Amino acid sequence: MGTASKALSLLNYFTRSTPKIGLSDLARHSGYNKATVHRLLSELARHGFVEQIGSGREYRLGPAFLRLAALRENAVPMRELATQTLTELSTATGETAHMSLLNGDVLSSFSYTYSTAHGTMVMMEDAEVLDLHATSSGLAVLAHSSSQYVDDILSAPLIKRTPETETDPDVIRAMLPGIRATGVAISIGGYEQDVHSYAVPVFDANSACIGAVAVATPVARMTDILGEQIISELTTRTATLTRLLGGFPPDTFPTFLQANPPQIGG
Amino acid sequence: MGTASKALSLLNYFTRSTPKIGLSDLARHSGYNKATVHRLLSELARHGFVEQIGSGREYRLGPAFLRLAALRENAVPMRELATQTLTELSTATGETAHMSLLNGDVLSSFSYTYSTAHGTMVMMEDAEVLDLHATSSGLAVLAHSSSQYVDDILSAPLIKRTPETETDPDVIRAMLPGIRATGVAISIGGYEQDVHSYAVPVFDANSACIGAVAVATPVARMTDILGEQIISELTTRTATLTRLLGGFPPDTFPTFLQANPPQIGG
DNA sequence: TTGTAGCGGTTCATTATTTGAACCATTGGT
DNA sequence: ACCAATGGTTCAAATAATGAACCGCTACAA
Repeated sequence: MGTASKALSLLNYFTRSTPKIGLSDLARHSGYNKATVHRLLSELARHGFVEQIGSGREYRLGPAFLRLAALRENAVPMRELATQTLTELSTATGETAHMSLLNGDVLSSFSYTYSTAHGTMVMMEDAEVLDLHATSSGLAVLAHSSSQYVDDILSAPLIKRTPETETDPDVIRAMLPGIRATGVAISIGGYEQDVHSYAVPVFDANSACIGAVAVATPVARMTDILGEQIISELTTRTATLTRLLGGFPPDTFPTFLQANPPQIGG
Repeated sequence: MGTASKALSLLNYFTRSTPKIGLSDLARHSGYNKATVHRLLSELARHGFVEQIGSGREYRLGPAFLRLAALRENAVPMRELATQTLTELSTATGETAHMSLLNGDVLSSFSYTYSTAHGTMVMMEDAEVLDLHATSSGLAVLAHSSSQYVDDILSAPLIKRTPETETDPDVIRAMLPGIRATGVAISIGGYEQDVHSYAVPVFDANSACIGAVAVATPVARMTDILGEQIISELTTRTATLTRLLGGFPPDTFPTFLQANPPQIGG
């Protein structure tokens, strides 16, 4: 692994629940030498990617991300388009809709919308990291990724989030062709108990899978009829979103789920 | 310079006006070998910090920044506090207020608010990079930075933005003690013609200067009375903002401009 | 008070990675 | 058909990263 990758991978240890990390802690978790981590953190700090809190205390993410996120959003106004689609989706289904994006090996929550139709609702967290093996979004992504990538992910230890979480790599691998064929991934209580969710993939201009859109409901509310309605709304609206983002489904993606292409000629 | 720093410095070439850059272009601008740039970009891409547009085409900033910016804002809700102060400031002065933050060597626009008091107004751009030598904010930051840092900045070529831009390092260096003494930096048409601005520094918990708050007016509207009013509002409100952000002015900062400390004891 | 275990940070000989000139294969313009 | 770009690759030589052991410091406990 290159040195730059090591530095960047340190950033993955900062999460919503662990916003501040000490040098020794980070060395322990990452497995790198303390001196190495210190040097990498110093370089990250020089560019504003991390900053130290007191004098000689813990580190946290720096202000540079605000600047670069603004530039990214200026170049690719994804959030705007995504949120619009999600709003329609949660309104139409009466349930929570969310979109996740793949950042390297990490799938994270990007945007979500709630419906006011019911008293109970599946709640989401901003920038939350979603397990690829334990969420419907993760499975949708895996089903449309290279077998090389799938191997990488499934060869790492798979966390058992709930008693229902499937952690056997072979069982998960066996699920993927079915997901590819139907275009829809399902997870029932695999990530959080009592949460049922359907997810479909989103593709970029190279037909690479860049994330997923999902609708999540409390398991108690799920019925065959609701499920069919959700799948219908989810597949058509997400196909449109993919096109709005400038993406194209790959040839392997079920054609009956693709958005109508603009008529050329005619 | 470390390898990680080289990778991170590549990100600085992506701007609002140059959101997409090719491999050779980036190699030329950065001065690194094309093979080096290619390897660094590949590592950045692996983590979602950049992405390629077509197949074998230009690069742009990746989606990872959206995730990390959300985590940063969650850990340090700066934007919220800053925008509140800026709103008060532009309301009180009837002019444009803005805050900039230092990301390594780069000072960039972070947040800004307009007033509706006049028909003409100084406009700002999100995430715009501000020259340290040619803006009031930049001078305020330089005046409260280490002489080592000032030397680094002033030894690089200084761009002449307007006929009024001062580009002589010695002249700029000579301005800094005065800015330190008064606590306020001024720029008249040095960055954009017909723009007059006052700026004061913002400090972090280590009393390091992390950016500046400024009020910008069309030169035609500036008077002694307006100037005094702006300086008064700017200094008191920014001192309060520094404290809200958990920062402290250094001992060298004029005490008459500091926010009242909370009374300890009795 | 003293002892100890942790912290962030530093050193420097050893080691592994980065580097870059020259090289492809493609693309776009003349 | 040509030329001059482009993005991408190779491999010996040069350089930077590494990590065990070491500081000085703080916090807590005996």
